[in-house]
Amino acid sequence: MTSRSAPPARDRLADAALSLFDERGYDQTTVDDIVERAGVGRSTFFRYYGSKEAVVFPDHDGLLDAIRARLATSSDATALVAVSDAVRLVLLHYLEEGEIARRRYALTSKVSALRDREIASVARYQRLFREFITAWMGDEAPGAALRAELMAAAVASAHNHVLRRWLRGECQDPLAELDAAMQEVIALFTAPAPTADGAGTTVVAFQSSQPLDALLPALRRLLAEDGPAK
Amino acid sequence: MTSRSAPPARDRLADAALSLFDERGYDQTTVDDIVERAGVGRSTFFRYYGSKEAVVFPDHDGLLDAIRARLATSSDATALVAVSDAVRLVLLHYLEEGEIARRRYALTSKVSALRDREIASVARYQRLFREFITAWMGDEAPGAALRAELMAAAVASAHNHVLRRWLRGECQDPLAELDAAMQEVIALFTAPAPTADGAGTTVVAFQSSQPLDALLPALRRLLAEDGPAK
DNA sequence: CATTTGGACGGTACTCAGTTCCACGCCAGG
DNA sequence: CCTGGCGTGGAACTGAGTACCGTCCAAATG
Repeated sequence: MTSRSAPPARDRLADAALSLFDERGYDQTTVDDIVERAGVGRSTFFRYYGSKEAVVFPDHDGLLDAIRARLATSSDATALVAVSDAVRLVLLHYLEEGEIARRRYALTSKVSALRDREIASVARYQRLFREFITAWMGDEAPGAALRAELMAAAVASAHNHVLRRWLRGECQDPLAELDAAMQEVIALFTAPAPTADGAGTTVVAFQSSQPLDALLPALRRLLAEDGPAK
Repeated sequence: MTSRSAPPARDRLADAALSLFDERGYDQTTVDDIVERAGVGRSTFFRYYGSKEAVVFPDHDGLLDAIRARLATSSDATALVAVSDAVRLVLLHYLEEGEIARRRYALTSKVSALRDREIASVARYQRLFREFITAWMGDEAPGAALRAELMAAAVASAHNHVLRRWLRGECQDPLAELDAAMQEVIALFTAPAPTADGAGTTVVAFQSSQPLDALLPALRRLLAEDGPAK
């Protein structure tokens, strides 16, 4: 209505909000300020964004659904690998946002309310991971639930670590770093196969007539499978 | 003023709030309702509790300080052990609260705003752990930061796992379970000795003319030493 | 005893986020 | 022409949180 060639009201609201947050800070910006700059009515703001915070975090819910879908159709050998793969979706989403993601990071670094909200979002991913892993390995053994919890936390943390490095510009190839980090996470949980009594460490020794190089691919495959490791 | 033998206003407010939350639910209870039942003025409520949510989470800040102090004076062999020890303070705090902690758990399970706030609190503990671990092992090697992140997340998750089990009454000796969980966490990170270059999982393949049985004793001796394994 | 001072409390008025409801304009298709 | 959706604007309301001030009480001080 106000100007007919302008981009859709939703985008104007986001632009107005982010620029005002940059100029005056988040707390010093009221919703009235935002709608005034965007040239729309106050109702319109809350129609598009459920809250003032939601302008900053537009689509966590959609991403959560995408991950759920990915996990549902995933046919990976182990739950941890499937989750490590699914979490790439999250990183990819941020990478596609590009500069927007960095502006948001600058905001969340300053405003604790926004930081808390982002942490809550991450916790939802982590919860989804945990539920998936728990479902994957029935809750047979005691300690399975704890293990699932640890795995989900590790995947989420490793992702956040790489994401923050990229957001701070300390990282040239975030996807490669994510893969490396996930390798480390998987190695964490596949290596020692902790026995019930605690001090773990299963060792498999074997003899082969083939050179080391010929054995490596098979070794990798074995390590990736791991499984119950009773 | 209203009644002179009553317990201090702060406690009356907490009681009134929690009972009203139980009766009508959190969202359906206004601060006016609370102060009316407590028989105090509205200003008094916000004097004691900075927000409506804060009635439910009284002393996370104090606990955070206690942990900081504990970590500062800790002279443990490794950072992970020190953190695993410090996190006992958190669990002990909840255990001392007893029934109050369970009422809070029932609330946070229903009200997402409260759940989010609790998650944010936990994230602060985790951040403190991460900073401590990072400081302990200088940031020499690349991958050290990730490792610190994973350790902190593992400790926090293991604690939360045990805490939730106790809150749900699935647990008779929570401190013992916490110790066991921390053992598992420590085992996770001490076993495989990840190499400096990132991709973890060192595999040693060798060929020997001797039968497997002859090699086992030597293998055991090697594994018992383990140590740095650079 | 009178006065002062400081702290705890109550009350009022305000800002702002978020909700609800309604009214208006615009653009189909009948 | 009008009719029924649909996006929008606007007004009024609730409730959390803040700022400020007045009051009461009690202990300290003369």
